[in-house]
Amino acid sequence: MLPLSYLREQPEKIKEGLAKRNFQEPELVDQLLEVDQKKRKLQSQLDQTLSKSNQFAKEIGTLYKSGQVEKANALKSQTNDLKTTGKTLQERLKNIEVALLSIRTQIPNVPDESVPLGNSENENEEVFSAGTIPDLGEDALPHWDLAVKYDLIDFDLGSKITGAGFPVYIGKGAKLQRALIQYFLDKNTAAGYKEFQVPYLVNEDSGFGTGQLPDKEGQMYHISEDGLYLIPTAEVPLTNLFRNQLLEAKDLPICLTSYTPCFRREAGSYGSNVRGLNRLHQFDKVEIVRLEEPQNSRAALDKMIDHIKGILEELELPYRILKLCGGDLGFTAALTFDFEVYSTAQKRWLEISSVSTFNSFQSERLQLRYKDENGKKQTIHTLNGSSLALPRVVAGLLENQQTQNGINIPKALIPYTGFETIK
RNA sequence: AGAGAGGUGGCCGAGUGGUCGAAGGCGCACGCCUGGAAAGUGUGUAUUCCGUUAUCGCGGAAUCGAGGGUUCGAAUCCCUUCCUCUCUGCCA
Repeated sequence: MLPLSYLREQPEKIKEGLAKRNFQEPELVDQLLEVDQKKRKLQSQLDQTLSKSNQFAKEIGTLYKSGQVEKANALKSQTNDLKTTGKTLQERLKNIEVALLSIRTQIPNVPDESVPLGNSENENEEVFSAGTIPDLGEDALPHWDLAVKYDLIDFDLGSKITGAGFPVYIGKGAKLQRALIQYFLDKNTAAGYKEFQVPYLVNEDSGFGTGQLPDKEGQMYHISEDGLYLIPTAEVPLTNLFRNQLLEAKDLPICLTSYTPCFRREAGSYGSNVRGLNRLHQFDKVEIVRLEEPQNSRAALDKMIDHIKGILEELELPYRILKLCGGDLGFTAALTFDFEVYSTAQKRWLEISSVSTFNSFQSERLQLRYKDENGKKQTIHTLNGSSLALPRVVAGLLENQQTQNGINIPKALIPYTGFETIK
């Protein structure tokens, strides 16, 4: 959520920014300011009341000690009034705080100035492309056919034991998964990201901290018996490691990486776009997360982009980078770059990474701050990106590298797979 | 899963109803001492919110795992919940 000070000081600028993402309820900003005003008034009333009763309590204490019981009792009855007003004020304050938070959580992040206008993914701006799209001829197979041909992935078995969207990887298919995970982690740690292994289930506070709750409640698997959620991305546990923390400037930047499976209900997805590996309920991903001082976050985003570029070039995949337009930007993000790999056999681009800066939107929810060199408390900027998500990388590799004699593994990956081709 | 013990500031640890946001120690910061350092010594050293202020600051409220209750007053008593440790059980 947006910092209160920002909301108080620059409501018009915020509304202007939100317009870029076609936010339908700019009046929420005014509502929030109104409620905030009320809340502050109420709080000073309550503080005054409590202050008085604290004072009385102290006096009563000293009176008892010096044996002036009657005086003490007289004061006691006086405090009863304060007590009741205090209670009602407290109740009202609590309600208004709930209201305030509820409004605040409904306001999305303000897009970065550089975010282009646009309503949908069609208006995302291509900012970079690299690699050559191979000419595979007419009989090129999509990855779901290749998966069967080479016995790499069995979608039906997954359906049998779990349901659609839970593939079973077999033989070289399984090995390729393991190889990619290890390769990605090695690349990330070599670039200075510290590796973590984190739980795949998180509690409600963590879901709120990174912004999945309440906005995307229906997209996460929920274990109601224990109040836990299956993570939709490692971003959630990784970023929440720092929930409720006050860091020092010298601790920053913090760079993390983690491999986790990701679980998504993908309610409402259907059609040919979800075929094969294109959209799954469970998939593997290696994530990178950074915590940065605000003045460095933009440069950090560029570093992340360069890092991912390097990986894609080693994997010899044709890709492009899109800057998301306002309308396609996620709720919590201020600026997002999507990486897409071209799937030659499917003749379409597949998103394989999404790199975002959230500015202080997440750290505000997380109550994550740091003390700068002058000892002043500042909010931290959080960033994250996939480096990388496996299924569509696999789709891209299988489809683009297919030949008459099998599928070629890119050089960089061979030390990890232990084989050069899939035949 | 059952029985017991416990959760206090960056860390250790005292505090079982009143002036306790919290003794003492360690650590850290600054100063003194020293040729320099160590030792010694002095001072300072939590967070959030509200108000005030150009700033330093000042005033108020809240916070002793979390939430609720009893009381004029709660770190201290009661309830709920989470977590940690020990023993027993189960298990990769």
